[in-house]
Amino acid sequence: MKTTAIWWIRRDLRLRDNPTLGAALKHGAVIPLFIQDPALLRATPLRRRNFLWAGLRRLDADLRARGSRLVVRAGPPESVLASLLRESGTAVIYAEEDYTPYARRRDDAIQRALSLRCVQGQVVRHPPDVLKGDGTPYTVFTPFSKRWLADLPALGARPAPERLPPVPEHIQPAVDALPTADESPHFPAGEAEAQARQARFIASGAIYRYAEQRNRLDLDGTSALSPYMRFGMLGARQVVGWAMQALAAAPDASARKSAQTWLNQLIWREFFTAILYHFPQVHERSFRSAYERIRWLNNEANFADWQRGQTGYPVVDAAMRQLRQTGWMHNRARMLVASFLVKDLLIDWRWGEAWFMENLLDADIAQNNGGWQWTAGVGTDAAPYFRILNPVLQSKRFDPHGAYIRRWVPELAHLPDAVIHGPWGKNVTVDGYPRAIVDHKFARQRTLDAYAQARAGESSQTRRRK
DNA sequence: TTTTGAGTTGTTCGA
DNA sequence: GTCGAACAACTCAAA
Repeated sequence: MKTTAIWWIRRDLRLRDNPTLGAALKHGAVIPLFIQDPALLRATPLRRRNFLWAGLRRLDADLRARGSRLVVRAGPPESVLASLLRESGTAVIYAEEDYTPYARRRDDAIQRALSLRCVQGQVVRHPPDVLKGDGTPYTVFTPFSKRWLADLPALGARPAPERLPPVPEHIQPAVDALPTADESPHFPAGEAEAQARQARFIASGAIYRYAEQRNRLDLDGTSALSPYMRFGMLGARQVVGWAMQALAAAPDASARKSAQTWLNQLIWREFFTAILYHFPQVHERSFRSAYERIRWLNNEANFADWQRGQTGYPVVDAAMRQLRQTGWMHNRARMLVASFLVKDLLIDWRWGEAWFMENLLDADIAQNNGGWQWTAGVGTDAAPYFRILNPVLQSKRFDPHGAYIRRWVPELAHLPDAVIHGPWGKNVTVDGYPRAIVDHKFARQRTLDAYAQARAGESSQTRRRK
């Protein structure tokens, strides 16, 4: 018998590679629904809302081209779903499984009242399916990735459905109910754009140069797919499938290494999703509890300088301005500015984490938290505490001609390559550009001491307990 | 249970 | 200028 199902869209704004839509379609008729959840939108900054609205309009166009359309409602999800179930004579809701703490609380509550079926699809491997031999979760990346690869299920293609069943006329409102979106020129939203970018990354050979070029701030060596994966405009299964194909087709050892490195990044995404799933407390606290004792400086003026890109370290300022202007930052730059905030300014990594959440189009709690804890050296399988990036050395190595700095810090554009990385003594001054707010060598030692003190505090406490 | 090998992305210093 | 060691043990994961 033909029945109707609701496809509740949250972070899966796509028709290809969408197992949730596939499951809903088995019922016959499908109502694609997006809910403007006030609790969630309060925590979503304008830039990310705009990306979402634009993505939903594109999804609506794709649905209409196939005979369906998007329904948009606002309110607490449980009551919106309950009333739509009544209006449409529908019994069942399908949604892609979402692993953030808020999403899990929300979905658990709804499942107690309504028939909500969560379909796994945000990551390739459902976190509880990748465990150690003793049934506990991995906390180290390399063994996790080995297990993840060892019993990886087949990644067959899931094309977009060619036709979709119509949505009954009386189910309203349509997508016009959304606010109008001021779209980013850097990241146009939507599945078609995401597909085009992914195809370009593979076809241009960038994936085969990735191991070297991904670190270069002045080149487009990364795929820049993160905003699209964040909102599911691109499915993780499909991306991993492409990475595996590229790996199999690699022409030589260097290309193979690059494709493997890129695949590893995708596995890191799954690893950090699993870490947040199994250890939700990392949202608030360092995974390594000793480092909860670090005595942060938390100087607010320094923090403001970092946010605005006014630290006097050109590469740090370039990256922070790129973030504010585009909603995205190069991966190497993220490490660099995170290391600078935590280890040069000795500011709590959570301050930086929050600023990234406010500004990144791709902001994802699991990835952002994992990245910050990794760089701060306080997380699972984190960077060793003594790895403190030198912002000048990093700048020279990964932006050798200063092109990245010149692009985002125009007041330095006239400086010659030899001095653009700064910081400078009395011999160079630039109008409107600050002097370095901290001396790296001094700051490095200060951080080594602070971390050592935190560890010493922990071990003496352990001794007292014994 | 014990043992063994290993762990994303660096920097600094001194020989 | 180049190169290797130190940084600090620790904890994980699997045999």
